[in-house]
Amino acid sequence: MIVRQQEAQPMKWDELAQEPCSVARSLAVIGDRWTLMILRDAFLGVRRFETFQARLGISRSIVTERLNLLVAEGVLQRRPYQDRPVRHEYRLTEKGLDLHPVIMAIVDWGDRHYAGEAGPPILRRHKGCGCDFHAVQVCSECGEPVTARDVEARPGPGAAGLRSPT
Amino acid sequence: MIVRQQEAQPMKWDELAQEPCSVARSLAVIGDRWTLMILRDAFLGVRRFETFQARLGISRSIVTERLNLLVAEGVLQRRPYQDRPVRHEYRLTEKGLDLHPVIMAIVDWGDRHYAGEAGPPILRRHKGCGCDFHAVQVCSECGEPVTARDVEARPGPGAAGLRSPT
DNA sequence: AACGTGAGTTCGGATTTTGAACGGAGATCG
DNA sequence: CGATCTCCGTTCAAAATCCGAACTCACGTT
Repeated sequence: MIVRQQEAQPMKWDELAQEPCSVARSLAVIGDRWTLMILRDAFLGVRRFETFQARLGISRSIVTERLNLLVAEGVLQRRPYQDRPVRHEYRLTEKGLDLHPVIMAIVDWGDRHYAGEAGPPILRRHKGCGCDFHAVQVCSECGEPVTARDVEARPGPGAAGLRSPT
Repeated sequence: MIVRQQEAQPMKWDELAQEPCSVARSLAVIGDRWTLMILRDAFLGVRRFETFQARLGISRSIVTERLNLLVAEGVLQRRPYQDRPVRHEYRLTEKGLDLHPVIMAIVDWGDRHYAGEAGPPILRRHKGCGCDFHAVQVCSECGEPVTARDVEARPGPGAAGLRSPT
């Protein structure tokens, strides 16, 4: 793959990825200020460099860097959508699509706490049932909704060197 | 008059909060590199300045800044847990607890794509049913699991000035 | 008195981000 | 044919942020 990255970048993030914590490891990839915004747009169907850049209004170099990182991590796939002038588009891979719950959870929190009087800026319809909906998180085992208070965490098998929270 | 052609304004972080987008508005609060790590710890029961700082290993000033922001946004509540040397603790508010799905979605993605052979670093038990579980996102209306492909987005009531994705 | 602790604050240097300009390959216009 | 336009980047200096380390303060402990 060899995505020319500035490897001389001892970014704190490298260490994040080593942490025995799924949050840390995920954030090493998507925890950037703009990366989640890019993903938001990707889930809305944006595919082109120019569109990402124009919609976010950020520096082109940042867009380049973030897209490259996401491609390197297998979240986006870069592929030509035309030759002649060869142009590429950035599409979500399966791994990228798996991030949908993250975006939806963020959307839901924003809708709940920051939507103005008018209501949420975007409505989402579930094709399955045809209704406008919001995301609800449930337990994979019993199907009941899960809140923070319903959860008990403890070290798991991959917990080498995990620091106790207390 | 609908003239909303992006004047390519820089969109600083503070301006993010003004965007007609729940993702942007949420990220203006929690979209920072370390803020989500702080929240992760908060959900694991961390309450004290020193503990956050030690676990994250980041600059004290950053911890101060992030905690203050989260308090200002009503995600954390700062309150004394002793006088004499007056000491404070930071606790999740209801609004903060509402972020649980965000953390869980991130955990889930990390568990799925970055857990090593050993398995996830942390296991979570659902007190309701007693099982180890992972978070699943379902439609609030029909209760069926939702994936990215099942969703159709369109402008909602609070969509003033929303840029079309295309 | 000497030392330890929790919770910050300050400060100078290291990173990041940004705006603006530049490049290049093909397409389109006149 | 030359000029201009589009898309997708890259480069570079300046500005904004971030960071580590040291410092402060107000207690407690020995």
